[in-house]
Amino acid sequence: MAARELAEAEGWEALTTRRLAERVEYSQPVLYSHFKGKDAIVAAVAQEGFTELAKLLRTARTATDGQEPRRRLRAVCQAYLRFAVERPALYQAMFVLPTRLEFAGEETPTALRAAFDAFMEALPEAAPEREARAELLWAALHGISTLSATDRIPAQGGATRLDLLIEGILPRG
Amino acid sequence: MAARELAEAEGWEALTTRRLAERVEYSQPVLYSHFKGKDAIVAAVAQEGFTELAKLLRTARTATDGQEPRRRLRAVCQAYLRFAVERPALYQAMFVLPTRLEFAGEETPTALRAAFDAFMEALPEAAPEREARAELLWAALHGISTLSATDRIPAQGGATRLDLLIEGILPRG
DNA sequence: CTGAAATTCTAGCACTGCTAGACAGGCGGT
DNA sequence: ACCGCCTGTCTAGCAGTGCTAGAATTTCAG
Repeated sequence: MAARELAEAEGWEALTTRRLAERVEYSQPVLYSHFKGKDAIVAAVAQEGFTELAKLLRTARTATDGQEPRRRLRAVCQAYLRFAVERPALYQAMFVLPTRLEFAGEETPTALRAAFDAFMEALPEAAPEREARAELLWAALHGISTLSATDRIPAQGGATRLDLLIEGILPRG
Repeated sequence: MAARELAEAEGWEALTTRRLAERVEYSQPVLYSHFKGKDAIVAAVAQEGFTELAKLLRTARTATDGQEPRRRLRAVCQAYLRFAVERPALYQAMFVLPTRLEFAGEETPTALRAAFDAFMEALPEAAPEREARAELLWAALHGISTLSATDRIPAQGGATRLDLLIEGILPRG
């Protein structure tokens, strides 16, 4: 998808239908025969992002299979944060731009479920409230990602925050 | 500020310079003699939002002064989440729209510092890594707010997530 | 070779943020 | 009273946006 490259290179605000059309060497209206509108284009990019993120999280988890819970959780969290930092445009399309993606409904894309499941599987199987914990973990990582991407939280201290998050999200004991 | 009312009533995408000019019964260019551009307008609204949020957090804290740490923390968190839900446009201006607000620099507005301090004061004074904890708490609440505002996380289960967050963010013991 | 179907294009609409230059009004100084 | 000036406001317009109608072109079956 050319839209993704363009957005990753210059940001979403630089992705206009005209520039994208020029990039793919067609004229503007052909975009609208393939996609319903600009929203559909970013939604398609977001979808790609979810499969990619799901894959990253999954490998982070399987690579630490059998290790102690702290390490496994840390590996998954770091994979998530790295993804957000290295592919900011993709991340935005997935999580901050207004799109109509069913997140918790019937039509939730499988890639999306897979990504969430990877989160849950990073938590000990016996953890109480495992699903809610995974949601909270996701929310915290998302908050860290967006706030630091916009310099609303100091970059310095990221390691400490991650430590605290891992300690806090694991069931006590 | 009329911009705020308009945005709160119809969302930021409905706030155009023309509509705003019509609202204040002036013509478009006078906006540009008061503000440098549209960004400056949303920044001004965001600034208002920070003083309001700081006030809310502060009263939530003082209202629970002397109570047990869990209750104090919960009161502040709930105040934050309520603010995000009840004033979504204001919240967006403060935290998701791209603005040039110094967050952790010299020119950080006092309202902003006040809001953050309110967070920190909601944590026990003796808590280790108090500042990092406050940052993490903020990030988690922000993640919860944005993800549930865009239906990316189920509204159901919010109470459970808040419980887990409070348990997790307080130092163990 | 012809007519229809599909595909791509040109041209344009209504809108956006923003700005240049014209126009008015009130000010003090002569 | 008159002049020049400054301040504030306006009209008109620019370049750009997402999106679409209808013309033009190509493709291909009969």
